[in-house]
Amino acid sequence: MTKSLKKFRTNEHTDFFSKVYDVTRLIPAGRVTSYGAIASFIGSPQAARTVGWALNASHTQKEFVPAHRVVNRNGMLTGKHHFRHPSLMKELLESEGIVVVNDHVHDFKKLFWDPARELK
DNA sequence: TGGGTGACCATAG
DNA sequence: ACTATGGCCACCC
Repeated sequence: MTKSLKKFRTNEHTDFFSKVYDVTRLIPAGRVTSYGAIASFIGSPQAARTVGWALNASHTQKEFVPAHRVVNRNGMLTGKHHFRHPSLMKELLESEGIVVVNDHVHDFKKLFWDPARELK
């Protein structure tokens, strides 16, 4: 068995993955943040793509990870195709009071939750 | 061992 | 206002 497969099976992730999950769990319902903001906060400002990779695997976690609250820097729901159903991300956001128009978070600037500013 | 890929992003031209 | 590029980190051949 490869090392990576073992990690996957045992839910033991790298520091990077764990930090992504930790920060994502702190996003309040009804608010959103971006891949880059999470990457910056955990000390790897240019690893935004890897944040997406981590969220892609977040469903293997025992504790719920609200991955639907993470969008790209323009407020677009670029990750929607990675949910069980493509409309699920939008539905989850709307259930928290967020208005989604054309795969875009309405009032993104106001709803944006920056971990670097909100956590200290 | 090395190259390709990706739920990204800042920068340069 | 575009497009191109380089960087990051994990993963898969």
